[in-house]
Amino acid sequence: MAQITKSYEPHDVEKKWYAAWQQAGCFAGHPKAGKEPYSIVIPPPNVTGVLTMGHVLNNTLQDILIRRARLEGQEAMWLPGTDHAGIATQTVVERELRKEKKTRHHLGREKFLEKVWSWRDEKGGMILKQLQALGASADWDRTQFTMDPHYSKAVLTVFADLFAKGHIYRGKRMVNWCPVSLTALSDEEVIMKPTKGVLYQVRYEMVNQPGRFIEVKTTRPETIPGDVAIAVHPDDPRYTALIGQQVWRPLNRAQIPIIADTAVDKEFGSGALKITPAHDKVDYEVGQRHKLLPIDVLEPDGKMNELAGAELAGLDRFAGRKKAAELLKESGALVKEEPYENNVGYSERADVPIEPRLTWQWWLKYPRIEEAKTAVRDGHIKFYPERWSKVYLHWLENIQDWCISRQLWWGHRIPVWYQKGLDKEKLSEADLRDPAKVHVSLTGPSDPENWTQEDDVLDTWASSWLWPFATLGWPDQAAMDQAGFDYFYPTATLVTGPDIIFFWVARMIMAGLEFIRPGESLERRIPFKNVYFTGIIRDQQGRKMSKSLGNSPDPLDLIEKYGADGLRFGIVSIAPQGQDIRFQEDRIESGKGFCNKLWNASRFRQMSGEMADNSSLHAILARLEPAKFDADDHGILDRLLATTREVDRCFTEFEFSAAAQAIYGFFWNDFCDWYVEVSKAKVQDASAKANSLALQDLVLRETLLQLHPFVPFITEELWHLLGYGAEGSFLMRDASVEGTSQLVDAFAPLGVKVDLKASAANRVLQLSASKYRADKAAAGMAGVRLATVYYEVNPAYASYFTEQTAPNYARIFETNHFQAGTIPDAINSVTGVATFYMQRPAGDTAAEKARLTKELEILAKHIAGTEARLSNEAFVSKAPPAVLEGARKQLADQRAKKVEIERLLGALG
RNA sequence: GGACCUUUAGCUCAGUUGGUUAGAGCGUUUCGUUGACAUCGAAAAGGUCACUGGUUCGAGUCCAGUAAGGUCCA
Repeated sequence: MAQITKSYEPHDVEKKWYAAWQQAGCFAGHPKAGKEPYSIVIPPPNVTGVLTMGHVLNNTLQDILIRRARLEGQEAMWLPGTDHAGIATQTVVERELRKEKKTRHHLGREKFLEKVWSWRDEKGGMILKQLQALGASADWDRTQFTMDPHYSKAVLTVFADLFAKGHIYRGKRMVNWCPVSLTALSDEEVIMKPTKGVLYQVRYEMVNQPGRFIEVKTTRPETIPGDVAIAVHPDDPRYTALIGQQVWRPLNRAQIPIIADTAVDKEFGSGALKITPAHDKVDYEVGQRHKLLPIDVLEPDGKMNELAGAELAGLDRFAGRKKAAELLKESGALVKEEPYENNVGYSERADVPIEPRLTWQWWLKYPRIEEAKTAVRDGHIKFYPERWSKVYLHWLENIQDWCISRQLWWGHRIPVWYQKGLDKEKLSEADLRDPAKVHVSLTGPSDPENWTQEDDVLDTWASSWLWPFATLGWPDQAAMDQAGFDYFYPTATLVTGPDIIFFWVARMIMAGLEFIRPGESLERRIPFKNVYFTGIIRDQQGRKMSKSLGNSPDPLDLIEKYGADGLRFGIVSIAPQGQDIRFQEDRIESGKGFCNKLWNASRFRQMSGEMADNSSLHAILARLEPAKFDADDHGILDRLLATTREVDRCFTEFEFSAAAQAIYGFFWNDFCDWYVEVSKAKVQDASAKANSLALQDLVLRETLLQLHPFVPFITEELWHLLGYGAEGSFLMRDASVEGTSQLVDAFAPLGVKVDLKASAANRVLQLSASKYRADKAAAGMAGVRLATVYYEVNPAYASYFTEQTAPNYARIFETNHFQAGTIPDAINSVTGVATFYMQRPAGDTAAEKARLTKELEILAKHIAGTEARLSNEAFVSKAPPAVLEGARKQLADQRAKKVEIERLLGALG
C-alpha cells in the first residue's frame, strides 16, 4: 500500500481520479430495473458563459445530491448542457464583427449564422470543461445544446402544437423594445430601476378660449408630438366642462381633444394626463378605448422621426428630450421643471431604458396555469425554502401573455410561412388560422417558392422551458426510449437561483404539465419533485458578484489555490439554506485545511500500525472487540451514529451546510482532537491496539462515505490508500453509504452496541479536561508538561477514570504521570470527573485564591437563580417533570461543587 | 403601494417543537509542539440576541408594532 504523504496535494489527485472515473463510465446513468432513479437536469449555462462563483455553488450542490444518491444505491443521472442564449450570444459575435467595422446585415442572415455557429464550436461550452475541473459527475455523453437538431425539433413542435391549440397568436401590441438590441423583450427581461430625471409641467392652450390652458406633467416631453389627446377623470369637477373641447398640442402644433377616462389619477399633478398611445402602455389602452390612432415619433433605434416635427427629427431620444424642453420654453408652454425620480425599465442585456413600442409580435397564452399552481400549492412539487412558493403563486395569479418573438437571427426561427404577397402587418385572426394564407409546420410548405418565412426567432426561454424533457429525447419515441425518458422523468430535484423563478421554473412546470404524458396524473407530468433555491453570492460589501464590477474571484484560481475539494467544501459550508452568501475567501481556505486534516488523520492511521482487513463494513466490525470498549470507544461510536443521523436529516431537508458542518465538527473535534489523541497511548498497549485501530478504521470509512459528495477527490484517493476499495472499484460508483439504522443493524450481530452511559461519561471527561486545562492556564502553567498530577476521582466516575485508564489521558492533561491521591498546597481543579492537584510553581497562592473566589461567586449566582426557579410555585406546578427534574439535579450538582470549592479555599488558608 | 428576507461576539453566520450558564469558524491575546497535521494543539477575552409591548412558570425562539438594511412585484 502506498505511503501517504505529509500534506495533501490536490492537483494530481484530481486529474487522476477524474480521468479514471470518466474512463470507467462512472458518470453514466442508465435505467436499471429494481433501482430507484435519481435524476437532475443542470440549469444550462449560457454557451457564452464562464464559470462564476454562482455556478460553483449551484453545481457543487447538484453534484452533492447526485453523488449522495449514487452512494445510497439509486441510479443517478445528471444531465448537462448549455443554452444558446439568443441575445447574449448574438451580441458577442456582433461585437467581433464591429471590430471589422461590419454589422450582421453586411453578412446577411445565413452567413452571420454560420459565423455564430463557428464561434460556438470554437469557444462555446468552455464552462462545461470548467465544471469538470470542479469534479462535476455529470453524464457528459448526454450533453445537450438548446439548438441541437433534435432539441430544435422539440421547440418547433411545441410552437406548432400551441398554435394549433390557439394558445399562440400574433398581435400588434405594446412591447418592451430594446433600442440597442433592436428586439422585443418579455416583461421578465425588463429591470426596473429608480432613475433621476426631470418632471416637466407643460400647458396646452384651449382652442376656443385663447389664453386659457390645461396643464400636464410629463417626464418625456419629446413624445408630445405623439400626443393624441388630453385625458381627465370624468368625475373631476375641475374639468367636466372642458371634456370634448380641443386644445393645441404645443409641439408639432395640432388640435387634440380633451377626453374623459377613469384611468386618470386625479391626485397626480394637475389631474390631467397627456395621451401618447405609441409610447406608453396605459396611454395605449386609453387610446384604444377612445379609438385614437397612435402617432409613433420614434425609430426602432430610439431616434426621433419626422412625425416628431422638423426640429426634433433625427435626434436621439435623449437629445430630443432636451430639445423638446427648449422648444417648449421658447414658446412659453413650459410652466415649470423639477427634479424627479421614477422607476424606468431597463433592458436586462443592453442596460439601456427600454421603449414601450407598438409592434407586431407573437404571443403565448400560458397553458396549464391552474395546474401549475396546484402542483406547488398541494406539494407535488416542493420548494426549498418553502417561502418561494408564495412568490411563484403570486406571479401565476397575475400572469400576462408571454411575448415569445425576438427580432434576432440567433435562435429558433419561428416555423411560420406567409403566402407571398400577403401583408403580414394586416393579418386578422381569421387570416392567421387560414392555411391558405399562413402555413405553420416543422418542415415548411411543400411549395416554398410561394411562401416567405417569418423573420423572427423565439425567445431563448421558449426553448429552455422544455429542458427537462427535450433533453430526454422528447418528442421522438425512439430517442426517448434510448434516453430512458420513462425511467428518469420526472427528475428528482432542480437546483437553481430564485432570480429565475418566472423565467424558467414556472414555465418548465407549465410545459411539463402540458406536453408530457397527457391524461396522466399530475405527479407523472411535473418536470421535477423538488426545487432547491440557492442564495446569491455577494462580495464583502454585500454587492452581487458581477463581471462588470470585477468583484468575483475566478473559481479556477481558487481551485488552483485550494483544490477543487477545498473550494467545494468551503463554498458549501458558508451557504445556509436560502440565504444570500457573503463570500469570504478564508472559508475556502478552511475547506482546504479540512482536506488536509482528513489527509493527515488517515496518514496517522497508516503510521500507527499495520493496516488490516478494511474491505467491507462487516470486515471492520468483525475486527472490533466490544468486550474491550471503554468510554472513549462508546463515545466515538455514539457520536458517529449521531453524525450519521444528522447528515441523513440534512439531506432530506436540503440543509447542505449543516451537513458539512456536522461532519467537520465530528471529525475534527470528536475524532482527531480526542479519540485519536487518546488512542496514541492505546496503540502502545498490545491488548488495546487492535480494537482501537479497528475503530479508527470504522470512523474513517464512514467519514469518507459521508464526505464523498462534498469532497469527491480526496475521499476517493483515501478510500484506496486505506484499503477500503479493491483495485478497479470506485468509492463514487461501487460503495454505498449506510444510514444510521443500517449501521446499527450491521453492529448488532457482532455484539457492537453503544453504551450510552459510558458515552455520557466520556463527554463529561472531555469537559473536565477542558476545565482542568483552563484552571491550569489560569495558574500560569498553560502548556506546561507536569511530571505528576494527583487526582481524587468523583465516585460517580470511578469506573471511567481509573488507575488503568488514566495514562490514556496523560497527553490531553499535559502530564507524564497520574497518581491517585492528594498533595498538600497544590493547585486544585474541580472537574466533573475528579479533583486534580497540580504542584504550584512557587509559593504565591493569591492568584489561586482569586480564581477560586471568582468561581465561587459565579457559582453562587447560578445557585441563586436555580433556587429561585425551584421555589417559584408556578414553575413547580406547571413545568413538565423532565424540566423540573433537570433543574433539581442541576441544583444538587451546583451545591456539591460549591462545597468542594469552599473546602479547597479553606485549605489554602 | 404590496409581498418576502435580514438584524445574535470585531467579522461571517448557526441556534430544530419555547426549557440549565446563547454556540461555531475566522480574527485578537496568551501558552505549547523532537514521531499525523504550524494547513497543528490548548486556553482566554469578547454578546442589554435591533427596539417597544404582549402571551407564558419560562422568550434569541411565539404574537403585535417600530426602526434600519436588502430582494422581488407593481
